[in-house]
Amino acid sequence: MAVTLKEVAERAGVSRSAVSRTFTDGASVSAKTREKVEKAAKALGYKPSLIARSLATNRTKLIGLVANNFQNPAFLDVFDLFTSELQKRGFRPLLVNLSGDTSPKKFVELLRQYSVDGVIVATSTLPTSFANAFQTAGIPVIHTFGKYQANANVHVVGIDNEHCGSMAARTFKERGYRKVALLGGPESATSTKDRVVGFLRTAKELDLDVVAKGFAENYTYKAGREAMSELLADASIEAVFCGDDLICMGAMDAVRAAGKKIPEEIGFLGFNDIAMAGWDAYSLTTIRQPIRDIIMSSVELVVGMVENPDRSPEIRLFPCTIVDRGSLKPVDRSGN
Amino acid sequence: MAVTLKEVAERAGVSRSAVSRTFTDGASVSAKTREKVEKAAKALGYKPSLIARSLATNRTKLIGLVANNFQNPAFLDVFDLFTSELQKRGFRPLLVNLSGDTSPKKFVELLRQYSVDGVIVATSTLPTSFANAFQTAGIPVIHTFGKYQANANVHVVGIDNEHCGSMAARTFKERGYRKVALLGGPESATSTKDRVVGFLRTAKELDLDVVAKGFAENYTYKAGREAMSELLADASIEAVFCGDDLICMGAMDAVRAAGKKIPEEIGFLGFNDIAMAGWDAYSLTTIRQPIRDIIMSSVELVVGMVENPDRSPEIRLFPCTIVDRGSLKPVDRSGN
DNA sequence: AAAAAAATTGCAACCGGTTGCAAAAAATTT
DNA sequence: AAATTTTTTGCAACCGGTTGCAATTTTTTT
Repeated sequence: MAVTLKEVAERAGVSRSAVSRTFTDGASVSAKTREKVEKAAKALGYKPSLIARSLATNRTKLIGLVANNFQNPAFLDVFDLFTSELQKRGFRPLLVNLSGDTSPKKFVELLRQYSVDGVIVATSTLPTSFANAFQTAGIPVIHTFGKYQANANVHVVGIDNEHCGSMAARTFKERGYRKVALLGGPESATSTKDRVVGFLRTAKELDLDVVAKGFAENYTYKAGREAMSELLADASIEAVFCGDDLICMGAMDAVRAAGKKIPEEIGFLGFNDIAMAGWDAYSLTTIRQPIRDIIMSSVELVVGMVENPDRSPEIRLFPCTIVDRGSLKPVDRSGN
Repeated sequence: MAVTLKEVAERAGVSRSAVSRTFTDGASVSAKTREKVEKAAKALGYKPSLIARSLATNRTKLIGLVANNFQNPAFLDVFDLFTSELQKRGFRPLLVNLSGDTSPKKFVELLRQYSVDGVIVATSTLPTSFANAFQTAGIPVIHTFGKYQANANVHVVGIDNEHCGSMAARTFKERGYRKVALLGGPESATSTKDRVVGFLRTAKELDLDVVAKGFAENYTYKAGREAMSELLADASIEAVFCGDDLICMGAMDAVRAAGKKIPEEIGFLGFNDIAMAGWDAYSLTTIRQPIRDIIMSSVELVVGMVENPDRSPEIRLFPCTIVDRGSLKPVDRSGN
């Protein structure tokens, strides 16, 4: 069906190696030969088969993108950036949907079979061991949105979740909230755990009163709404730190349905800064995770690892920032 | 590095063919040989290389997923379903991001080089010619969300956009709206064009007055908000049919900002039924596109084509339904 | 113009599987 | 038990490229 190297070689009157070399950069071919080959190739419409090349070179230019959160709008950016950035560099993303199944074994095997050049595990909820399994199997891996660990043996690109939790507490303090609550994502998610730790620690330091703690079942509007309804039993809550914007929006609607005003009667602080956070109906003040930076950096890193597989594991943490909209009172200047 | 067929063969004391055959279903191997091979394979941790297999069989089990709308939440479902359905059937999605570049040539070449077994072009905005280019190049292709054409030479799975436009007009009539407006997506999108045709035709038949027509620059909240602000110059608009939920939500907020009540003073009808349409703050009445059915069907069809490449082109159209929430007045029973 | 150095070329083996074919082994029929 | 049929097996060629090496050609140096 497709035109092969051999046919081009015959037409150009050169050896197969010559053809191969004109299509491999860095290889030694004279201008004359190159020209002959290129002419023949163009005439026949030849393009080298990446499959055959992969077999010979043991490089596929395929990067596995493993994710388990296909329903969060935050991932739209992730998919968009990952694909376009990889594309720019001549790599291609092979998508793997991890819904539910969190045992790495099956997926390590799968990606090995496809001989991907590297893997990006994009999830904040799985433990470090997941990404580690790829490392152990000899597959270059980046844990994007992963947990920061001092003794990491795997590349991590993301944020400092504990610090973000802390930031949330400080923000509440600044705005004059005293009785605060926490509405996290699923309690098993590592990112949630870390944020809770940071939040509680700093809340204590700043003398905030954490009057309620809840965890949404998953990262959805609905789960947020439900979890907040329960939390509302405690009428003293002045502000809520949510582990995700989606959850937060659900929570806000639960509160509004109960007839309370945001931010006067109850304030909200979200996490992620998805597009909807900027919509008028929510105007959510939230902690922005710099997804673009994180993805660009991850792609750069994974491509770098393909070239040099034993780079020592790097931690790349990006700062989060508060995006101030309308769901929290302004900073309290009363000196309180 | 990785264990190869040869090593397994040696360990099991059989020929390479025997090993290959135990890993190819339908091949002839005796129980005894199979057992020996499986034992050796397990001991060595052998998994056949899909790259090598692809080269030999000329099948890759890779399906290209070409999309140009990575920022619309409707695509979260698309990605989720595509990946999980393909995965279930032992295929894998190779993602291609088409942002901006709409000339098929480059992408046809790309996917040919990767020898994908088939391609799903998931876009409602590109003309039929795009998907056709793959067909011409001999790559099995499905145009998902594509335009229905009687003389199609490419498989199409989607909805009847013209009919949906018509449905919108009928809905307005039923609810007692007379002076209606249209707020489409980009005017160049084929889906928009079709919906406009259907909407205008039926509006005329039903004696509705189409008092304004606008087109958002792209499928975003912001573009919807801006386009609606302009439309608002015409104060007589009673209801707006939007070409996309995102655009619609932007439009609703423009209207609210102008101090008008929804649905009493102005009604909205969206398109797609993304998750956010169900959020309290919008409670959008919208035309639901059965994305799940469309994707499942597309995957089934593309996998079918891999097995039998010259199935004749099929059109699969799914019905859209009105999801009634709070952005339109209830059906007018006054007999008007 | 001859000698030395550098660049280009083709040969042939290899990457890790599959598969048609003929020989060998096992199962069935007579 | 011999003859026939069916099943299993290994050989060897092939899929479409890459690459080390030695031979050849070109360029540079003397």
